[in-house]
Amino acid sequence: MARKGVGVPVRSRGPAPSNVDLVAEALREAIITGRLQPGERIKEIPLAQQLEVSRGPIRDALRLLEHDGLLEIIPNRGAVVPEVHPIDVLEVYAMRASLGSLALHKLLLDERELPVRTLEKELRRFQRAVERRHAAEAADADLRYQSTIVASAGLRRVTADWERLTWQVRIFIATLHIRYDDSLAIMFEEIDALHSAIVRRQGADAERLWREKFERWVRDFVEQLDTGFDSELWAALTTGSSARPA
Amino acid sequence: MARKGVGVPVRSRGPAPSNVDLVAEALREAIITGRLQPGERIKEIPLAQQLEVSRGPIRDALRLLEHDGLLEIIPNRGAVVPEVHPIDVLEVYAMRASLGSLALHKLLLDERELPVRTLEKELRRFQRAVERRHAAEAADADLRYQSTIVASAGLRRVTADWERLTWQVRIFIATLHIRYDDSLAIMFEEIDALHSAIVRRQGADAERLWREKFERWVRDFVEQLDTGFDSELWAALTTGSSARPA
DNA sequence: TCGTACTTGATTGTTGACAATCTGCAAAAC
DNA sequence: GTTTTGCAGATTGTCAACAATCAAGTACGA
Repeated sequence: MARKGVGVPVRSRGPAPSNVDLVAEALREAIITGRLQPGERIKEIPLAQQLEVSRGPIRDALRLLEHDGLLEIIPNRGAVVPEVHPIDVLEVYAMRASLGSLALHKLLLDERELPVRTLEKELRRFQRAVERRHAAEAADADLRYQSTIVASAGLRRVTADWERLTWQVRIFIATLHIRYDDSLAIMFEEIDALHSAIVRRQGADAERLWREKFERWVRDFVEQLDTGFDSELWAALTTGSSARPA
Repeated sequence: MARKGVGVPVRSRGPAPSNVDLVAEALREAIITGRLQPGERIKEIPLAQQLEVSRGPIRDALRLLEHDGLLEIIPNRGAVVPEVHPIDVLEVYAMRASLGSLALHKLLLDERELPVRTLEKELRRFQRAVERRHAAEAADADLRYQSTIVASAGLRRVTADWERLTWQVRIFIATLHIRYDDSLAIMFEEIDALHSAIVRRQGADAERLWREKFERWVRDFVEQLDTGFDSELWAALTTGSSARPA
C-alpha cells in the first residue's frame, strides 16, 4: 500500500507521517517560499479539496502552524499569514541571541560530545554558498548550524522555542527580500570564528561571537526596512540578558 | 439564551468563550490543582461525555494544552500529563531568568509607563499571603507580579513564551509538593527589593535581583527533589546568558 | 517453558453533514 | 445625505458515524 500520492522515496525512519503532517509541511513550504503572502487568507474548504483531505486535518495543521508563528488564527475568521514589522525582527533576534547563548553555554560546560561532523558539514555548505553568491542557501546553512548547536545542548523547551523562532526567521527571509550579498564574506568569517571557538570549547569567546553575529544579522535586516535601525532599542534588547553588576 | 451550564456571572468583555476554551480551562484547572496526576492518560470520549461536547473541541483543546506544555500527545495513543524531572525545573527557571531579564531590560530602558498600580497590588497580595503563611497564594502573587512585568515590555513572543513557562511552574507547584514556608519571609524581601529597583528604574540592580530571585527559587525546588541541587549545572544555565567578555 | 503470530478490544484519526457566526451589501428610515 | 436595519452569502465551529491503528491477551508451535 503506497503512501498517499507522495512521489518521493519514503524514509523508513519513524512512523508514517500523518495527514496533519503532510498538510502542515505543504503550508510551511508555501509560506516560507513566499507563495502565500502576508495578509493572505487561507480558507479551509478550498485547501482541503486541493490537498484531498477533509477539513479535520486541515484545522489541526492550521493550529499547529499558528503555534509556530507561521499563521494567525482569528475566531470565526480563519487563518491569515501574519504581517512582519521591524519590531518583530528585533524581538526574534533578541530572543535568539538570548536563548541561543543559554544553550551554547550549557553545551560547552557539559561534558557532552560536540556534533562536530554535522557542524562542519553545514559550515562547508555555507562556504560553497558564499563562493556561488547564493545568499538563500547561505542563510539556510547558517540556520541549520545554529539549530544543531541548540539541539545538542539537550534542553527540550529551549530547542522547541528555538525551532519556532527559526520559522519566524524563514518568514523574514521570504517576505522582506533582504539583500545581504555584500555581507556574505563577512558572515562566513563570523561563523568560522564562532566555530573555532566552539570546537576549542572557548565558552566566553563563543558567546561573544554568537551575540555579535546576531547583532550583524539584525542590522542587515532592519537597515533595509522603512524605519531604519534603532540601535538603542537593539542595545536594550541584547544587553538586557547580559547585565554586568553595577 | 444562557451560556452553556456555566453558573458564574458572564463577563461582557470580548466574545463568548468557545467550547474549546471551556474544555481547555477545565483541563488546565484539573492539571494545576493536581487532580490529574502526571502519567495519567486522558481519553477523548469519556471527557467529551463528561463535559457534554463532542470530540472535536476536545481534540482542539488537547492540542492547545500540548502547546502550553501541560499535556503530551503521542500519535495514536492520546494525551498524558507529563512527568516532571529535576532537569525540567532547571530548564524552565533558566529560561525564565533569561527571557525575563530581556523583558525587564526593555521595559526599564523604554519610556513606557510602568504598571505600578498592578505591581503593587500583587506585592500586597504577596505580603498578606506571607502573614498568613499561605505559600500557594504567595507563589501565585509572585507569578502574577512577574507576568505583569513581562507583559508590560510589549514583546509579543517573549510574553507568549513566558506564559507557557508560567504553566510549567504551576505544574511544578502542583506535582512536586514543595514546602517553602521557611523561605516565605526571605522571598518577600527579595521581591520587595526588586520592586524598589524597578519603580526607581535602576535597571542593573533590578536585573541582578531578578536573577538572584530565580536562583533562590530553583534552589528551593531542586533541593527537595531526589537528585539534589546541581549548582554547577545551574551556574551553566544562568550565567550562560550573562557572559562577560574574557 | 519460551517465543512468536494471531486475534480482539479499545482508542485515536478521518470524514461529510449540519449549525452558528460573521462580513458585506442593499434598502429603508431619519 | 447619513445612519440603521435586515438579508444573503460565505466561512468557521460542532457533531456523530466510520476507518485505521495500536496494545494487550491468547493460542499455537518449537
